[in-house]
Amino acid sequence: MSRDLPTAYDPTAIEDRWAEYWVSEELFHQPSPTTLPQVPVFTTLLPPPNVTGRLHMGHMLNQTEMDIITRWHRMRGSLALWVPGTDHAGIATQMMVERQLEAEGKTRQDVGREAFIERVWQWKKHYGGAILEQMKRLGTSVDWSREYFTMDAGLSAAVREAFVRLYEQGLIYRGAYIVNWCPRCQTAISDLEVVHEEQQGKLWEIRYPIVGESGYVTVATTRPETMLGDVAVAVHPDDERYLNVHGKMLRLPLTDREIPVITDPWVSRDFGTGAVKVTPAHDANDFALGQRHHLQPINVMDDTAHMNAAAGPYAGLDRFVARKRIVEDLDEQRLLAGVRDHVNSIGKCDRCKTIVEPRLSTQWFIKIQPLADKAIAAVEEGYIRFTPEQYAKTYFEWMRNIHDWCISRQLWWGHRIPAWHCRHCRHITVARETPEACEKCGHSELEQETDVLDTWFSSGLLPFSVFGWRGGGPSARTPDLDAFYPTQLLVTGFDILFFWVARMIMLGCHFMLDVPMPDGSQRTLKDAVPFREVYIHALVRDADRQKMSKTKGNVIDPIEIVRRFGTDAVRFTLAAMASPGTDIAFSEERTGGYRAFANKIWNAARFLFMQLDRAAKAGIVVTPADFSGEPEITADAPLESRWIVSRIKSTAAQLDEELSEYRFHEAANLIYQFFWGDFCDWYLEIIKLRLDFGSPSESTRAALTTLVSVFEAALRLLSPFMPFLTEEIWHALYGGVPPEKSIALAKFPAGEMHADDLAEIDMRVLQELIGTVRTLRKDLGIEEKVAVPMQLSRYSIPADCLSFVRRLARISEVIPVDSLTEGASSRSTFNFDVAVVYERKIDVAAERERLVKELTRFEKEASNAERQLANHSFLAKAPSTVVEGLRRRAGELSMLIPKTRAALDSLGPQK
RNA sequence: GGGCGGUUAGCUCAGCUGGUUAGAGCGCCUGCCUUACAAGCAGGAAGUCGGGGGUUCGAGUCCCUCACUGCCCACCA
Repeated sequence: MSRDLPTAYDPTAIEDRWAEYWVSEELFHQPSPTTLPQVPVFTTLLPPPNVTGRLHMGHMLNQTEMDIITRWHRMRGSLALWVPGTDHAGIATQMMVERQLEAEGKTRQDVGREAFIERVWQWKKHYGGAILEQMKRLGTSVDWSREYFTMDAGLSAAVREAFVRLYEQGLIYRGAYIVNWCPRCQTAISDLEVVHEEQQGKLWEIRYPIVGESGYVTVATTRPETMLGDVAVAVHPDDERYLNVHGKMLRLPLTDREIPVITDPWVSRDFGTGAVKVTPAHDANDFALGQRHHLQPINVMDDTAHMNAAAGPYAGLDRFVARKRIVEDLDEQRLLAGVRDHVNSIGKCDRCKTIVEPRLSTQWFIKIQPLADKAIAAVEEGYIRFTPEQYAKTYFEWMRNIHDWCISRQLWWGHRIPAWHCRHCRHITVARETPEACEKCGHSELEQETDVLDTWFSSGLLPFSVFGWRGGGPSARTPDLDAFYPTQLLVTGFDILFFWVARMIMLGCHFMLDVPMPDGSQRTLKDAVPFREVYIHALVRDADRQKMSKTKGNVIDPIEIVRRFGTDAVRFTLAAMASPGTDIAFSEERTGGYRAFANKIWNAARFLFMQLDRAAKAGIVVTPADFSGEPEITADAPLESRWIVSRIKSTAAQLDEELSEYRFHEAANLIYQFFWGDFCDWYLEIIKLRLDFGSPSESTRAALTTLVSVFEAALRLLSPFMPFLTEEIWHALYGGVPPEKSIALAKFPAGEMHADDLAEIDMRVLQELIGTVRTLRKDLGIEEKVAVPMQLSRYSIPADCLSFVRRLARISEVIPVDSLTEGASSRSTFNFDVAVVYERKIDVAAERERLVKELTRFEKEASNAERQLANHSFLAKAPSTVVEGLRRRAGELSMLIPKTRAALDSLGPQK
């Protein structure tokens, strides 16, 4: 570790090294406690990426935010545990391997279930979890020793247990209902996995002849092919148009079947023709209707959405081919009454975008209402807090209109449902372990259910299954559950609010309620929740606010961008733009700006190391004992030292506040302004003059100590945001032997508001003075190198600040005066009048324009203030701080206005 | 059909429970290679806070309304 740093910061040179170090040193490993932790515990779960996943910007945002929060908690003395893992991602992973097989000209059926699953495991071993390797590169401070996979033996046992318990509690049932069927994936999918798209479609009107008389009932449909499965036509009982056909039979066109006309108030009279075909096997409403009227459903399609034998002559045709043929045939028979354009919303499979077929199918469901009730209560009672708050509304909205959850999937990759069908009596035995015999008839010929569970079933259990939950009741307790459950925070995107967040809440509240508390007492809903807070982050879009998508080709690869700008810069960019509830328009320019910030920090370190070297040569040795810990300052220290210490303390305090509300952008801005604005632009410039190594004294030594200790604290402040850069410099600062193995294990600087208000006020006036003189010089066209004398009235510069004021404002000499010399180029503020002595004439026109503008602004403000201060309601109702503030400002204005006017007058009459 | 957001400087966005003079980055203009940093330093210009109405002592902030815009949810064929 050298203090001999190159001029420009090169992140690639150091990041890999530290990423590796953090992992190999197991810095963030948090073992299972043997006794309950005596410090605050901060637990969080990484939303498990799919094993098939590649890191995208959304992951990086999520991890940056989680990492900032976790590192911050850890540095503030919490026992911080962040658990990583991956999800087996049923459909997604199965598709990857199927595609691989396809390349070999095979299907999964060709290789068979067992061999296929073996193949998926092989795939997982080779390619899976690449995303976690990418994560390591980002410096995420997770506990790698706890990395899980949702198909691990332990987590699978938890899944089985959870399933069986729900079944025993009567909350899981199996039955034939309309489900969303993806003909390509050949599985049922849940409501959430269907994405609806508005599409321009058609509404066909078809005539169903009345049996035994002339005439028709005309029905309207968007899916004519399903008519082959019609079992009735329904009309509203009060619809006068159809009173005469109640109870009559209709001939179903293209078939030889006859179907009844039924009446049901559900039918809406003003849609289409007011008569609706009833197809219970292919439509959810029709299914309900069919049940009410005891109609036998007829399924006319197979698993691939081709027409089946029940479709007669159309058997074997794809559903859309069949649609076309049926419409043609109807037209030919003059049974097509009309075709209209119709916009309808069409459901597609979330995975493969195939149009979903609502289809009658036997599946497993969770009776969700009892779970949802608890989940609603948990949020209503405030046991779980959402940030931004508005997501609680979305959550309630969904939870209150919830439908039973179809949890079975006709896939091979996943947790196989622990149910066994008896070959003899058809009874289903649900059990934790493979049963020897049918629990009903005792026969031993059993066949395990072939369906697997929805991926989200297992991920919904994670907040407790990762901590060893393998069953309910008192025996469920584990040291990890005692110590780490409930977790504190979940950070995730709104896209999985229902898929995952809502399910975790439902399952957590359900399963953890009967697990006793660490002290053995009964757990209540408050502590059954899987997490206390949910932070929902925004979407990362491209610089033009477009959603990133492969088809648009505007996907920003985080690894690529990290390679170009450095991880710290990208992390900082994401943090600085992560305002809760607002999408992030990720731009490279912005990232470039924060790379510059990293470079700034780097160079500040270089400067500091140079000073330390010069000091050493002059015989001043500063050791870690002098600068580790919180920066301390004595009352007699020079202003800039007292000021910068006050600044860092209040920055730390504000940072704590912002981070506790997940206002990452405010936190990032605070630290940016502190480091660049306060520390570099002002403090370092001043310290250059303070450090006189020519004739070293105790004050030089004291100034140097403050410099180093503030810098050291600033590194700690920055480290949750920029872990690599700060780690590197921190180690260098300690000459390779830091007090902790990592800055991540050091203490976060203690915050304090108003640490030294006096110093801050004094400094502000000096900054104002220097700024005013700089502006004045510029307006007068004085070259930068030329030092000029300055007249100053109504203010005197503190003796020990004189030298830096002169240097920073390029003043050769400060001449205190009672009033400024007539005709001098001057400026006035509330605190002082200042003028520079310089022969060159001011640009009168420009100066006049500036003064007029300023005067107008002042006068307007003054009249507003005056009016307010004369207002009794204002004086009575406004808080005293506001009134006082306005009075002070009015006082300033009453001083500034005459001065500005005088300055304007001194320019002479306008030409 | 229901619900939730957004509209602030040329651009991208902050502005937290209403409170003194609305901020930042980038861009732009001017001047500087001042031995930490040109990925830098100093200075500057630039906003009727989408339109209209209301509440209030006080509104970018709260309410109503209009316009434009984005997202989520949904079993009307």
